[in-house]
Amino acid sequence: MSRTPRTPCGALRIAQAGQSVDVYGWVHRRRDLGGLIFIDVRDRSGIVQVKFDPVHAQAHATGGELRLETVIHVHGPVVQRPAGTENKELPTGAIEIDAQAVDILNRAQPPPFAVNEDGVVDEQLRLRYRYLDLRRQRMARNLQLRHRIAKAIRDFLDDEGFVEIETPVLIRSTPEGARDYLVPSRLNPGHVYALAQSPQLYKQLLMVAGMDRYFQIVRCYRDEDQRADRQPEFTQLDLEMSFVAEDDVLDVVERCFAHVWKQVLGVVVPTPIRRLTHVDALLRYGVDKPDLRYGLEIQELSSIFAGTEFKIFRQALGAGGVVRGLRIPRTVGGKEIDALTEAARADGAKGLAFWHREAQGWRSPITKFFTERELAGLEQATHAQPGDVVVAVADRPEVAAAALGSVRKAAARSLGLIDEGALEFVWVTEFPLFERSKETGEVTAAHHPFTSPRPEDIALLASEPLRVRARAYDLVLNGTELGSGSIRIHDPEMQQRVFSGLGMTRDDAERRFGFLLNAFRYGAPPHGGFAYGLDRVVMLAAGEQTIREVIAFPKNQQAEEVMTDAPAPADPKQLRELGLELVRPTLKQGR
RNA sequence: GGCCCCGUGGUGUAGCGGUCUAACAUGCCUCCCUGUCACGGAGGAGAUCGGCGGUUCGAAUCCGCUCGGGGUCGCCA
Repeated sequence: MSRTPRTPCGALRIAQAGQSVDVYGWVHRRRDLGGLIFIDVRDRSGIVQVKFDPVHAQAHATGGELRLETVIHVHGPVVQRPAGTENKELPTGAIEIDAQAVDILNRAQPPPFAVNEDGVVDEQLRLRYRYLDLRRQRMARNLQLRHRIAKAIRDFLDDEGFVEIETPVLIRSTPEGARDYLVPSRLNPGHVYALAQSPQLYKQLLMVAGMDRYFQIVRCYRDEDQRADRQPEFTQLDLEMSFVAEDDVLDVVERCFAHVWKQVLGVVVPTPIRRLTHVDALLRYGVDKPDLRYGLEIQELSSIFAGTEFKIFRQALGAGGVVRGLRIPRTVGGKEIDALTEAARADGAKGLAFWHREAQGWRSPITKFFTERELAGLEQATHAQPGDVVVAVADRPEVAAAALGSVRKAAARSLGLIDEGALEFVWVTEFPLFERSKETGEVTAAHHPFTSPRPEDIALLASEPLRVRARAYDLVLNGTELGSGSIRIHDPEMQQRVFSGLGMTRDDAERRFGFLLNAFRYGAPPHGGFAYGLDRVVMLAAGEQTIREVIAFPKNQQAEEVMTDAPAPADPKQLRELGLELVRPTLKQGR
């Protein structure tokens, strides 16, 4: 048979009519009419119809043997389809290949699930036969989308003068942050590497090295429990820049996003992306990653109820708490109020006050406890119209914020206020530098310990560390945190002060981060950067619900790769070589 | 570790105390069919309902435990 170059199936158009071509691919579908046989041949570029006419007896006989997913090579001319038989659903629908010869390159067993459609299939089964799953149109599209996004990022950053530099995956373990994956060192018995959770320190050292503008599309490893948007190994777009302040980093990142969305999806992301301080985000939306596809802003009502007789509000305010509420521009029934109350309770609120705004005034079980003045104030603050409902929480500021944040989200969902097609990016800036750990009560870094405090708050470092704001920022899309970054510390003394704010002694700091402090002593430029989860971004761009749908070979919730059955029991010989011994060699039961 | 959801021929579903010796679609096998495109038509094979135990005269259907999968909270500096 001929050896002309391979033609991608999906590329054939009417313009190629008359040319002889060779296509290679999988049998996607067969329609055997008895005489004529039609076979759709698929490769990753698309589908083309091949006609087997009894005139070409040899080819026709082979065509009759073909089964789904058989790998074939077809040779023949591209011909225009007879008038009226074109398929307008297919890009290649105006033509077909008139098979003069066909090779069966490999026969296929019937697949365990339909490869030629995108219907729902048990995910375990899909993962076990991932190579078949990836043949399906949706997955092939997702992987190619991912490639195009990564390429758009690289093109953009290259144009902006960034250099992609690889950093080590096997690194020193640091106890902060997520649990590390450990890798024992054969040459250093008893010593371990950790798989990098992020290239953070290396990229800062690249700035000290004068690389100026660095980026990397990099695999990161975190040994934590899995979620729809969390895998043990995931990919970050990581970047760092020297001689910059917040605006410079935000500008590059948002233009990069705009470029990617334009290039890949043809969608315009308006820039500059709006910004919100962390304090405002909590006050107005109750969360640090607000979904701005809908309104329902939270309002501060404390001053209105400053002198209230209503015991619940009075007690909350007396204890230093706040009263905040939000107006729901709809009549909400008792059942829905119950659901909202449940949402508020889940975040620690004791309850949810509510008032129905009617033509004649307010109606609520608690109206009688309020003065005319208070109710007038409520009306003025919320601009409630007849038919609206106003809900409120009285509690400590953080509880009120969280509870109303959840109420806001639940109300938007149940009332259908979310515009699913909208893309609402927002920067959340001025995060706190430190936070108090919920379980241990210790002061920990809110972002990471290399984040610079805001200059005007430096004086508070020793006295009121929790009030210090950081030069840190998050990028949020539709209520999902895409990534975060900060302007870093580049001064060894400042770095020491932040370490000591975290309870580290000078010796601790020198022992664990001496290399960084040392580097800063040799002329470190001011620098800052950003990183975001590429898997999540691709997931959102693809309209998928989990990042597993945009990863070729993902792991399941137990962090297993079910196709190759990893992880596998440790080989005693390997353990011996590493100087390791299992304390409790309990092995999971085989499947 | 907690909570929630799911588990019926290869695949996707229906059935939710007796008429289920389990239905439908698709896939698979055989035959017919020369313009189909989720081709069409005729016929056939294929599941004891994840597993174990219990309730009941009777269980795919109810209950308990268990295994497997997923979601989520904790966790993810």
